[in-house]
Amino acid sequence: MSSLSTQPEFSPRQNAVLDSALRLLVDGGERALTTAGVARAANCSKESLYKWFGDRDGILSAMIGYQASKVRTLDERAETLTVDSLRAHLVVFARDLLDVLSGDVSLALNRLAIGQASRDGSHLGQMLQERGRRQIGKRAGGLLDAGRRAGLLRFDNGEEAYGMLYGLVVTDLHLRMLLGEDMKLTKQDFSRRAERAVDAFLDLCGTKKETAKP
Amino acid sequence: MSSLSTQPEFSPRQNAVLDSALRLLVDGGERALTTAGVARAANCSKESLYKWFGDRDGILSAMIGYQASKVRTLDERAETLTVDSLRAHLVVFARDLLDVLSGDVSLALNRLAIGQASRDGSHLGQMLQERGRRQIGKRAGGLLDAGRRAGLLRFDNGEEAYGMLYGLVVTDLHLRMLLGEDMKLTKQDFSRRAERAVDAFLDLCGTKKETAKP
DNA sequence: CCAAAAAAGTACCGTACGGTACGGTTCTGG
DNA sequence: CCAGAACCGTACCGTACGGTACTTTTTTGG
Repeated sequence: MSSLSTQPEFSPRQNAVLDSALRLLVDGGERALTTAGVARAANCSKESLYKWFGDRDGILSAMIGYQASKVRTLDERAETLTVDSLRAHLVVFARDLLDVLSGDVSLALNRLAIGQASRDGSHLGQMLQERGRRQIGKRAGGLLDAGRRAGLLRFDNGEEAYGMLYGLVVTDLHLRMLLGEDMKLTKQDFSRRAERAVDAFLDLCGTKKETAKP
Repeated sequence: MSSLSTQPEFSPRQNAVLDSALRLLVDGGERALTTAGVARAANCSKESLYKWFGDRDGILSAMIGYQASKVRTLDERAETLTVDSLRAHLVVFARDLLDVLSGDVSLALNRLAIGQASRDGSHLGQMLQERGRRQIGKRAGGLLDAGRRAGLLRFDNGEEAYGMLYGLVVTDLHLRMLLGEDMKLTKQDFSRRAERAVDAFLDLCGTKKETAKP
């Protein structure tokens, strides 16, 4: 496929079209994402769509690739970690994770990929997985490894440790959001949730007790 | 709506039709779930479908309700809990949870509801949530409360404790399965995963150390 | 055994959508 | 300034699907 690192991706005009398509998907669901609709919303012709992206599935793939290219996860700066700064970094990560997962575009794209998961090859799910989770998982992995190297964390398997952190932070929130549950109230609670989850994670994998929490 | 407790639900014939529809959905995705297809698979007429279920959405709702009515979660028997028996019960629960979430029908229905989540009211997600999570969450809640009453568990909020257990057990497995990731290898690991998750949960919320684990 | 109700089978209708074709318009490069 | 390419707008085609109508068969109940 076309998953090599450095890639021209798409032209600015095509990116603008993909933006329109994402907008359309976010506030209309997959049913609103018709080729005619995308063409109308982006002021381009259907013929151009098919020339650029091949077919409808090509448009969907391009949307996922484009969105992933926009959300670049910053590399955590290597730093002398203390118990408290590690906790702070983990809390920020957890908070960011919740913000990303609850974002309009993320939810819409996940719904789209899940809806297509039953069809044939449908690499959309795999794409979302590779481009999304791998990326943010790498950020977490770096943080966890740094913590372990600093003697602040203790775990055998990095993947498993990341799984614990992820589970404690997200629980079933992602699924409930994907199912359409109203999350206005829960979103106000993301910071507290992130802190509690990180505290629990440190209880499990931390080597030292962090400073007293209220 | 029609969510009162004691309800005749549907006739045996209609349940058979819903079975066919579920089968169709499982191995064809939503696109295979056409009214004509359901009628053909169930040897009934489209007219009967519309008389019984109103419209296509009515069929979808009925499918969820029917499936939920089949998966009755057994009430955990009240018993004198020891540290080890509590752990054993929790492991069984965790294992059951993984089995349910990874089931063909569960995945297909969740994909269906998620796909419809963007459309208008679309109570499908809410239905799945009410009928599914509430049910299994109640079983876990009973178990956790019993553990607390026996002085074996310590937590402030039952919902939060259940969230921890759920997160540790499931992590992002559910999403990955919904996205279509191949889970053949992971499924063989469910038992070990359940045990590790329960051990972590007991580290967090348990009051006593369970007997040594290998 | 028979009439009435229910359901099966089929044919039909309107619409929506993916994909293509084509004439007119704008952009580009020499 | 001009030729050619890229692109827009629109019209068109085939198909698939949700929903309805109608005829024939099966079931039901007295």
